[in-house]
Amino acid sequence: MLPDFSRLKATLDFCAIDIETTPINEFNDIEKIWCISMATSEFTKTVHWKSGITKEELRYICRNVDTMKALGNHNLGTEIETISFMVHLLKGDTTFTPCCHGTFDVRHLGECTEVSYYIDTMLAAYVAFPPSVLGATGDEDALRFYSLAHLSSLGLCKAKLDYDGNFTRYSEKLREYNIQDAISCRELAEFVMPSLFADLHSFNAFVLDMKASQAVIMMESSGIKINQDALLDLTLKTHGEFNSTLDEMRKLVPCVANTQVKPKAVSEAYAKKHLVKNRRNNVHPLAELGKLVKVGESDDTGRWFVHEITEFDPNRDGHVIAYFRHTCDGWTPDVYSKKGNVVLDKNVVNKLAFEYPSAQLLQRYRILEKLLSTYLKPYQRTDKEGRIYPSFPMCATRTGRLASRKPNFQNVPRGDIRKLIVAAEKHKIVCVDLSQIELRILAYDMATMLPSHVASKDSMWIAFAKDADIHAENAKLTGKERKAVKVGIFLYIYGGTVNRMEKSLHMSKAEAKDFFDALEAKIPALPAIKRLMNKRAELEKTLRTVYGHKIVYPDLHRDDIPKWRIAKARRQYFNARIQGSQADIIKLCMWASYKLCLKYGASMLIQVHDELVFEVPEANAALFCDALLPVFNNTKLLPGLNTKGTPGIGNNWYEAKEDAENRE
DNA sequence: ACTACAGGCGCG
DNA sequence: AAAGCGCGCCTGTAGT
Repeated sequence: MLPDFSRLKATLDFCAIDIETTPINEFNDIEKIWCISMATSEFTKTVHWKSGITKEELRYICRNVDTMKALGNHNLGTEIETISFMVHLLKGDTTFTPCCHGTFDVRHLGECTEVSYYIDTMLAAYVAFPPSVLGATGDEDALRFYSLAHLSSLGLCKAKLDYDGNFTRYSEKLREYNIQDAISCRELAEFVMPSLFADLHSFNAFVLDMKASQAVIMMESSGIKINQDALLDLTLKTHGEFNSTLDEMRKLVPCVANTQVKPKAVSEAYAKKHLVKNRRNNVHPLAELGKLVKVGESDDTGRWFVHEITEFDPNRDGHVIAYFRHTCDGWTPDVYSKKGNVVLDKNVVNKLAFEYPSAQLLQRYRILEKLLSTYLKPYQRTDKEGRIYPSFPMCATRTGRLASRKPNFQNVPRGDIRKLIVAAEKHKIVCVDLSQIELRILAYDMATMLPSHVASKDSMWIAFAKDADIHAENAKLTGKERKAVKVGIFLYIYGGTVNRMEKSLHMSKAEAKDFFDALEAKIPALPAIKRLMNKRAELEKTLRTVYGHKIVYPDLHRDDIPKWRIAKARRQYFNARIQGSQADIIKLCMWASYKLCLKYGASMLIQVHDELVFEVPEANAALFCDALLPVFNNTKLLPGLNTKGTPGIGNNWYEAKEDAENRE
C-alpha cells in the first residue's frame, strides 16, 4: 500500500514496465489492458490479451497468480510466469529495481498488485536534467517535454517507436511498440540514474519527488466532486447577469465595423449592393447589421476591401476600441503593446471606469465572461459521480512546482466558484495552507546567508521567530500601510521596478519612488539579499533549492544576448530559490499528508502550490485536522525554517478555507 | 478540421 | 526599446 523509497539503492539493474490500454473515457480510467512488457538489460518479457482484459481481471490474476501457477487451473499458458514475475518485481522480491515512465502505468498496476518501490524515469530525467539543460525555452508543451518520445529524440535513450494505430484493439504492432517502450524506459533509467547517484542533493530531491508523486497519483484518481445543483443555480444567475450586461452595452453601441481585422475582399458589384457610409468611430445602428463599409480597392482585380458590420462583441478588441471612442468622449487609444496593438486590459478599463459607466459595464462583462467560459462551463463535464479529473503534471515547470490541467484547479477564483467544490456524501472538505511560506524562506535565507549585523534586528526573520504578523511589522518599520507593504515586498524581491509599483499600488511616480526607497532603507536585509543573489547568479548558473533541486539558467553567463535577457535570468534565479524551495516544502507536506490520508481513509484532491485540499470521511475530519498540525507546523525541517499552517473543515472548499482563517 | 499566436486573466 | 516570477485556458484571428 505504501511504497518504501528508502529501498532505492545505487544500481543499474532496472526492469522497466510498460502497459498499453484503452482509456474508458476522458475521466482518467481505463477500459481494457492489451499488453504488458518488461525489459531488463538481459531479457524482455511480454504478455498480451487479444481481446483485452479489464483492470479487475488483472487484479484477480495478480492476486492469485502463484496459486494458479501451482494448481495449473488457468488458461494463461506459459504467460502465467510473466505475470508472476511482474507481481514479484513490483513487490520487491527480485534483484531488479522496477521503473516506469510517468504516473500512468504504476497508478493502474498499483490498483492490481502491491508496489513496494520503483522509480519514475520521467521524474528522474526532470531532476537530473532540468528543462533548460535539455534546451527547453518555455514555449513547448511542458507535458510532452519529458515524454519518452521526446527524451529519446534528444538522445537520452534509444528511439521509442511511433505507433500510428489506435489503442482500441490488439495488434502485433501494438505489442512491438509496447516492448520497445519498455526497452526505451530501461535505457533512460540507465542513462539518467548515474547522475543522480553521483549527487546526493539531486538524489534526495528525486526521492522527494517520487514521494510527492504518490500523492499526485492519489489526486488524479480521486477527482473532484462538483455540486451540480449549485452549479446550475450559479450558472443561470451568472448567465442572466451576463446577458443583461451585454444588452446594456448594445444599447449604447449596437453594431460595429471592426477596423482592427483584415478587410475582406469582395466583388465591386457585391460591395456596392451592400455598402453603407462609414460613421464616426465605426459605430453603426442595428439597421445596418450585415452591411459593408469600404476601406479600399484593388485596381487589377476590381475587388473592393470591406469590413462587415456586426453586432457589438466585447470579446473583440476592435469592437471595444469603437465602443470606448463612442461612449467615453474624447478617448483615444493611449497604451500600446510591444507588438503595436492597443492595450485594453484591466488597468486601462479600470481607469476609464472611474468616469464612464460604459467602462464599468465592460468590467462586469469581462468578469462574468471569465466565470462562465473558464469555470462554470467546463465544470459541467463530469463523470456519473459528478466528479472531474484534472491532471497535476510534475515536470511542467522550471521551478519544481506542480501544474494543473484539464481543467486547471490551481486558478479557481476565490469567490462563489469555490463553493461548488464539495465533498462526497458523508465526507467533509479539509484544507490547509503554508502560511507566508515564501517570506519564511526569504527570511531563512536572510538569516543564514547574510552577515549577522544585517540580518539581525530589523529582519523579517525576527518577526517570524516571534510569530508576529510579518506585514504589520514591516508596515511599522516603513511607516506605510500593511497592504501596500505586502504587495511592495513581493514586487521588490522579484525584481519589480518603481514603474511597476506605481501601477500596482496606484501611486504617483514620486510616491512610488519614496515607497521603494523606504523599503530599502528600513529593511536593509532586503537590498542585501538581492545583491547577494545577484552576486551568486554571476558566479554560478545552477541554483539549488533548500532541498537540493537543481534549476539552471544558461542565460546568466552568455554574452551574445541582449542585456535585458540577462537581467531577466537574474530575476528568475532569485525567484527560483524561493518558489523552488516552496515547492520542496509542499512536497514534503504532501508525502506526510498522503500517509495520513491512508490512515484516515481520506483523499488528497488538489494542490495549489502552498495549499492542500482533502476529502475526509465526516467522522475522521477533526482527527485528520489534528494530525495535519504537526505536518504544517514544522520546526525541524531545516534549523530556522519554521512553517505554519492551520487546517479548516467545511462542506465545500470555500467554507473550509473560511474555517481555517477563523481558527488562525 | 486543426494549429499557432496574441491579448487577457484566474491563481500562488 | 523591452524590466516581478511561475503556471493554464479562454477568445478571436489567421494560417494550413
